Amino acid sequence: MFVSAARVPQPAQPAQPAPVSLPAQPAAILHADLDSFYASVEQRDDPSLRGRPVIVGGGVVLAASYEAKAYGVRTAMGGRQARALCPQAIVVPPRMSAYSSASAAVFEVFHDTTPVVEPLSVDEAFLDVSGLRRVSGTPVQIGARLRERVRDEVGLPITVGIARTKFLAKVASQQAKPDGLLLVPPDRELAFLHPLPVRRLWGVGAKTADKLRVHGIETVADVAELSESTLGSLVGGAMGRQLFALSHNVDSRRVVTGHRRRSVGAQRALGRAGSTMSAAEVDAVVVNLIDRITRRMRKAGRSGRTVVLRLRFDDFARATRSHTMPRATASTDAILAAARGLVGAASPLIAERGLTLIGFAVCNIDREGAQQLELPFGRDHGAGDSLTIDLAIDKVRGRYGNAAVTRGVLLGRDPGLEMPMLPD
DNA sequence: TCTGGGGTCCTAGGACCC
DNA sequence: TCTGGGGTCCTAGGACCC
Repeated sequence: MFVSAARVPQPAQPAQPAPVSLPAQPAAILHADLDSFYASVEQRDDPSLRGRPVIVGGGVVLAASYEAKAYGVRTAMGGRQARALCPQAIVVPPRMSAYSSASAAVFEVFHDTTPVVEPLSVDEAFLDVSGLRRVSGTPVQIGARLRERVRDEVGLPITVGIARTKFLAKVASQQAKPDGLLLVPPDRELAFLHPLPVRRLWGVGAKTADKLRVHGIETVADVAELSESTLGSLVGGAMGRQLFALSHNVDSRRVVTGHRRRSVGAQRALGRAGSTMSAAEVDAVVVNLIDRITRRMRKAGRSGRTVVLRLRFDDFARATRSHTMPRATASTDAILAAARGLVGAASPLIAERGLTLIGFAVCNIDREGAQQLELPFGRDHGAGDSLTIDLAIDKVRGRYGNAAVTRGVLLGRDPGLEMPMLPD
């Protein structure tokens, strides 16, 4: 056993204190993650679905209940394959508005728990509960109470991982799913981390795992035996630095509030029908997508400068084309004109390769009156502007050489170089 | 088994300016 | 006329995440 606490199966009772003593009261971070979120909402709202395999989505599995997962059904799996694996599954169409309100209710509980909440998606967040010990009890008590409240007040199961760092908290919640709670005590961190498969490291997906496996690297312990430069030569500089740091349990990222969205997008899959669409039919889809995007932008009070066209062809290969406008806008007319220009320029490509998906994203986003981000050199940079931040990171690289820059945070050897995340 | 929709970050190269 | 380096901005693609 690596972890001495506290997989709480059905925690209707007050949780026990953590079985560790924390002399210096290290940081305590919770990673809270709703289980099979969409499917759980469906089971909550329709009692006849409880205890049965439920699949949300038609062509593609958007979510599967644990009863369906037991048959091998996975998120993002094709609907046909899912039905073959689990013929008795009940397939229900998604109800996005129900999921939005469920998410809002859960985040209310989060914010009631601690002011320091960092959302990762609709169903997942980090919570910093350091310093709440006197008011709210140990991290394990806080996590158990949070689970209880989400179950009682929203009616959904949620898993909580607790650790000193974000990365370990997230891994802990993955290990504890479904409907569990797991603490990684500070003195057991490496013992917990090193036996895990490389896929558990943040940023390691199928491709990177393949690259590593070719070299016999299968576990986090295997990664930790390599030098930073060796890792960099295998998977690229930034990824190499990240893997080096995580495998040695170095993760100084703080839980930050007020992330701002850096792009707004919409897309539509057309299937095989896309290849037979006329230019006018494609244009109608373009108008619809841009209208959706610009509405959302205006509602959020955001504007953007760069319009990206996303295409997927008959063979499922993808391509992007982009255009940067002189100034940021949320105007449907201006963004639609840019979008049509991109589609026009790509029309030979579309005619040649066939079209199965079309989408747009508006990025390079800024907002009137947005706070300026002070970077550790000359100029001010607009907040929430991905290209600006990328360019700023260019400059940091220029100045500090090989300092690691990841997600806007300098993870270099000098902790004094840390750069703030985007302000709200 | 034919694959949705919404995002984030990193890499690399070209054009241009001083 | 040729050469170079550094900096800035833009474009395209790849990988990953939920």
